[in-house]
Amino acid sequence: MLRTATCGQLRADQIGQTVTLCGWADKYRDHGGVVFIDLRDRYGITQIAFRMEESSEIQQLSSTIRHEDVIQVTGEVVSRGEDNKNPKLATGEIELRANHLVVLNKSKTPPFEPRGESLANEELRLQYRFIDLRRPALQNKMFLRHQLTRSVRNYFDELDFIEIETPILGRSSPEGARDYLVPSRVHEGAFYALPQSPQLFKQILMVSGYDRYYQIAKCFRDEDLRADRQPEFSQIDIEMSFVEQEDILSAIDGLLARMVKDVRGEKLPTPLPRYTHAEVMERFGTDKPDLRFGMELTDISDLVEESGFGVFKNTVGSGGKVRGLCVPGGAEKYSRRVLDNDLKNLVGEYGAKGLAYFKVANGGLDSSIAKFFDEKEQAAIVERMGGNDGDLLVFVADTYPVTCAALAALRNHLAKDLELYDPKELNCLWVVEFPLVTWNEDENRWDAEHHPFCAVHPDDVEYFESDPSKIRALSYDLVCNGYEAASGSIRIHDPAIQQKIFDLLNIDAEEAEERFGFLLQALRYGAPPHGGIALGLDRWVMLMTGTDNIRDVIAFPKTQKASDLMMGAPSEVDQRQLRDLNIKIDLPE
RNA sequence: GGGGCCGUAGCUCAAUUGGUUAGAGUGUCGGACUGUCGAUCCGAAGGUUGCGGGUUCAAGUCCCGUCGGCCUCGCCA
Repeated sequence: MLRTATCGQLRADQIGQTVTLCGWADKYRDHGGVVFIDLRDRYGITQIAFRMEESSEIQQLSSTIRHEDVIQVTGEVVSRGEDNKNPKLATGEIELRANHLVVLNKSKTPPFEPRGESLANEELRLQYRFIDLRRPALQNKMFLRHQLTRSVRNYFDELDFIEIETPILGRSSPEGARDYLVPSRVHEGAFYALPQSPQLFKQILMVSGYDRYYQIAKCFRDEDLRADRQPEFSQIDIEMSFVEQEDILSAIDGLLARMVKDVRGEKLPTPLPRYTHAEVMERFGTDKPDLRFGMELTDISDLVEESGFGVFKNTVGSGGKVRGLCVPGGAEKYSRRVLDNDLKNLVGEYGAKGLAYFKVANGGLDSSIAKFFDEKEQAAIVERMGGNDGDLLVFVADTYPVTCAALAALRNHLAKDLELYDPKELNCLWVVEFPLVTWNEDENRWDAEHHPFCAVHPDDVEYFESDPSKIRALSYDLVCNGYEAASGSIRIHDPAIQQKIFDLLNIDAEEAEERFGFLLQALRYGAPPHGGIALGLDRWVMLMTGTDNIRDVIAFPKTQKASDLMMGAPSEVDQRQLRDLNIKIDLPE
């Protein structure tokens, strides 16, 4: 070993010992006769003192050290004394008095330094990711990610699960997300697809008798990115046989409690609360509500359907809804300018044509449109909304789905702006009883809400003919702080029900065989009842570290346009490689 | 595919209504200094204002296009 200790470990107990440290020069302070270097590794920072009176040769060499040089230093651990100790450092009571210095690797002047308050812009940090990853903040996140996966593996190991790897090179399926394709050299003109998830493999593993499976699986989806979405991401993937929904939910309750205990040292109360899909849509307007704060959606359609305000009246008259939020103390906080521009534009992104608002004053409404409502109507609205003087009432009048989407986004925006929650809190819940299918207006057909192998609520089989939108699925999402943090379902193991689903989704037998034949085949050879779930690992690390940027929790992430700025991927390739694959590039004009 | 924000020294930023030689801090280089920990002091170098075009007597600033980064709608069974 080139070192006998790390830069984070020395304390007053080690005073008098001779140790050797290796690390990066974080900072240097050259006083002429004495040079101080803060030496950094991932364990911490230790101050090294190079003193002329010890050795003028070493003192001179030390004065050439610059930011990010990698050095090896040997010396005696000495007390800094009361006057010179540094309470900001864990090692601040001591320093290393160097008598030996080796420059292991001189660094070019770095384009930015992995310290300091103001970060370089993200583009540069991604290009020099190897420097950015030296930042303690990022190193802490990488370590937490490691702790999290270790906790997951320990938990499942103790419950007799086995981890099984599934292929990366698979078969393309046209439904779902866009596939990443890999051309085959051996099979001319044919392509593999990278997995969007190990979904079909894990069901087949159940058929094969591996009744408790898990995997930390890489998944790939060629769709546009978001702050919480990368083209390549990780799932904690789970499948179990001979289970019902209840068993999956309680197994995951246990996993989360274990994760939170191992990683944060906190107790997560379980079982987690459960809400139906219909309930969260009504109360929060979204299937992934953030329950760290209240400010629920309230429907006032019945109060305003006869009002003098045409927008409200006509919307309700044509089957729409008028729903709103009561923003505590919002009357002062939000000016007309902000309401008429910023917030109106925000709801506009979700299809809302406008944003109506009132300030609550003296038990009534104060607004340019208040005159359209008589005293009784005003009092009823204030009472229904739970408004007090000084509150702001905001309303969207539109179709039910638009009021949901617009108000859910507005609710999140306002809560963040008003700091209605503690950003460190973890608030988790289950959302159950999702609809099995949703009507696709554009394609004029029913689409699976989860996937075509999702089991049906036994009470709802009768709706297949009468009203498929009423069929509830045995599917469930885990929601945490407004993120979809896990999603799963009980699967169909009954060929008759499976056929009903295919019929409903308009997938004929030939097409089904073509697309999922291998799974259907497997299900005919003794498939146990089974179900599972997958947790978004990256999102869990985000939640646990309190970041809202997924790139912070992935060592080598991609940009919004799916590029790797460090290695320069994707890139063009040799003509010879293309010839091997029989590929001709034909770019549009 | 649509909408929005951003791009000025190695880095973080400034630059009045479009107006003279584009500034500051930090880093870098040189010098001084034996107890600093955001060291200090003296000096120096460092710019295709992302790129291309246009308007104008005059463009970092206005307009169009383009490249890149970020956020977002659609998309993500």
